Amino acid sequence: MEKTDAVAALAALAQDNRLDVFRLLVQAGPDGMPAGAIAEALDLAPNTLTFHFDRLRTAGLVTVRRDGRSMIYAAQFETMNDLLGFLTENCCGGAPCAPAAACKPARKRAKMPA
Amino acid sequence: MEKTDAVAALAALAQDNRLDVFRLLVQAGPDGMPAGAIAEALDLAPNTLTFHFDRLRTAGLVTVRRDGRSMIYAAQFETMNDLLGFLTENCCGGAPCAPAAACKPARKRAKMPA
DNA sequence: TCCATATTTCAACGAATATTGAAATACTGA
DNA sequence: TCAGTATTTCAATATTCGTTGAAATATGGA
Repeated sequence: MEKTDAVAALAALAQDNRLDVFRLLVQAGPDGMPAGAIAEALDLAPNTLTFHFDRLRTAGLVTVRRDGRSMIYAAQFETMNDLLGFLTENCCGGAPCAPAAACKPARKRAKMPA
Repeated sequence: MEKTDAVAALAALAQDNRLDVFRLLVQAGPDGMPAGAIAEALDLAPNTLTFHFDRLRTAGLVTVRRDGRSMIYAAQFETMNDLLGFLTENCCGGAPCAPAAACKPARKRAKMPA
């Protein structure tokens, strides 16, 4: 991960509502949640939410897909893990450190067609 | 870790120069580095650097101690690890996920006097 | 086609942020 | 005490950010 990407991801997460959204999606897992459900869960205006989704998406932290009238947002776990790795990179100059991190969602729970 | 603290830490890291400073300190390990050395390494004006140190310190990401005329800044690994944990908390709703993270500096490398 | 639902786009506003330059403070050694 | 080094404080400025309100777009069903 490049520094630019890391700053973008950190900036995207460095805001109350966006952090809430992202954590909700992390907990929701790879299947994601429709925008409306998130708006209700967090009590946010739909346009405000769109604004925040855009930032998260630009930072590569979430993805969207359409399902009927709903937009389904899902966390991008790979980016999150890259970010965690970037922060701890070469910790203590390579000295004895328990490194790394990872939240690896159980590789697609067979919800998507083929 | 509280959400407020997480946002503060993320905001502190979400800036080019501060991210550089923090990573430099993470790599420097628990002994830290004098402000002057950091200023030189990253080519930053001393007053600008002070401003950024303040933010990192307020967020609990670094500590300072004086050593003669120098101020020695060091990364606060515990806060970093708490932050990583907070982001991955209850990942995928508790489903099969390799959780957590940690960069645990080898508990003081006996550089400080007794 | 017409209506309702779900979400996005656009313009505007106040608040917060990063950098700068000049001056102040704290410590060291002569 | 005096000069010099290391770092911090203060005020000013331009830029970016988050929220709101009104209007637009896209989808699904009658």
